[in-house]
Amino acid sequence: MPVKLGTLGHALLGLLAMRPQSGYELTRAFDVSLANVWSAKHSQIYPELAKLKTHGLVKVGASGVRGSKRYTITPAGRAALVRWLTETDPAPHTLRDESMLRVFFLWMVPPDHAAAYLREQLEQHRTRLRRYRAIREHATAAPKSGNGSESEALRWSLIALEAGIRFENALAGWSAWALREAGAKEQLP
Amino acid sequence: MPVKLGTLGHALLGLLAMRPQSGYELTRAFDVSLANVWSAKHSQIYPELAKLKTHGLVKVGASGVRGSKRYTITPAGRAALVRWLTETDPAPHTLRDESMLRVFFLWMVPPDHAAAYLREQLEQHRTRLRRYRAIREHATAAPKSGNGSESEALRWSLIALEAGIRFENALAGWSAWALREAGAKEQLP
DNA sequence: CCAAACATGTAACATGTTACATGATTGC
DNA sequence: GCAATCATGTAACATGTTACATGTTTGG
Repeated sequence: MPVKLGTLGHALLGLLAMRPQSGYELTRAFDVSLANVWSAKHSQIYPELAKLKTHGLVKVGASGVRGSKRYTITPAGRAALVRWLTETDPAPHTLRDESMLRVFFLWMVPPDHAAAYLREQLEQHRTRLRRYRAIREHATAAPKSGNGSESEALRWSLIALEAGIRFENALAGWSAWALREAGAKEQLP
Repeated sequence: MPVKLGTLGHALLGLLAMRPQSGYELTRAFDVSLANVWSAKHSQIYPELAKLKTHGLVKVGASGVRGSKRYTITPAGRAALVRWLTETDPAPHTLRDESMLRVFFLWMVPPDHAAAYLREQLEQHRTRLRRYRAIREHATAAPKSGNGSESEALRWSLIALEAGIRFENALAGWSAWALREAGAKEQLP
C-alpha cells in the first residue's frame, strides 16, 4: 500500500521535481514564491523529507560544503505527485483568512477604527500588488535559461503569480469600496 | 492575566455578540456565512465554548427543548473581542490554498489534463460567484428587522460578501486567461 | 573577529480533522 | 415506525507553530 501524504509532502515533491534541493532551500521556497498559497516552517519540512526518504519518494545525494543534504525526487516520487495531481481533488476550500473574518465583526468597534482597519487593508493589498507586479516584470524580462523542467515550472509559476496580481487588485478595489460603504452611514446627518 | 484565545475563540465571541446561540447553531454558521473565511467542526467548537465559559466570556442560559444550551456573551467577552479587534494585528496571511498550489505543479501533467483542471476551477469560481450574487440580491431585497446589533452585523457581513464576489470574479477571469495562456504553447506548430 | 546567513534537527505546545458515541424531536 | 435533523460530547490522530539546540561558512 502506498504512503498517504498530506499537502506538504506533495508540495515538497513538486519543488524537488523542478530541481534537487536541500531542506534549507525548500524552506526558503515556502517563504518566497509559495508563501502566498502555502507555508511551512523548517521544523515541519525536515521531518517530512525524512518521511519521503523512508518511503523511497526522494533520495539524498552528496552532502554540500556546509553539511547540506541534496534531496532528489525518485521515479516513485514523480509517480506519487502525478497521481495526486490527476487522481485526487483539491481539499475543498481550505481558505482561512483572519483579515476577512475580522470584517464580520467590525460593527462592534467605533466607526473611525473600522475605517482605519480598512485603510490598512487597502495599503497592504496595494503593497503586495506592487511587489507582485515587480516580480512579473522582472521575470518576463529575463531570458532565463535552465533545463526543460525549470523553464516549464517557471511558466506555471508566472500563471499562478497572475492569480495573485488579480486577487490583490480585486481586494484593493474592494477595500476602497468598503471604506466608502462603511462611511456612508455617518455621512447622513 | 486574561486568557489567550485563538482565532476560533474570537470568532465564536463575534457570532455570539450578534445574538445568543447554541453550539449547534454556531457550527452551522461556520458551514454557511463564515465558511469562506474560516471553518470549524463541532468537535472543536464545543470544547472551545466550554473554555470561554470557564473564563467568564460567555454564559449559558436556559436549556432549549432538545437539550440545547443557549450561550450568551458577557461584558467581559465583549471587551475581549473588542481588544482583539483594536489592539492586535491579524495573523499575517494565513492563506492556504491547495487549488492554487497545484497550479505550480501543472507542468508535470499532460497539457490536456492541465487544461481540464483549469476548466474545472473556472466552473467552480463561476458557481460560487452565482451563489454569492444570489445571496446578495436576496439580502438587499429583504427588509430584515431585528435588534441593532443584528442589522449592523448584517451590514458588515454584506461588505464581506462583496469581497467574496470580487474575489470569485477575479479568479474566474484568471482561470479563463490561464486556460488561453496554457494552451498558447501548443497552438504553435 | 564577528555578524549574518547557511544548515539541520528535536521538543513542547496549539490547532484542526475524523471517527466514535449517544440521545431527542419532527415530519412523513 | 423511521429517516432526517437537531443536539452535544469525547478520543485518536494529523498537522502546524514556537522554542530550544547546535554547528559551519562567508564577507566585511
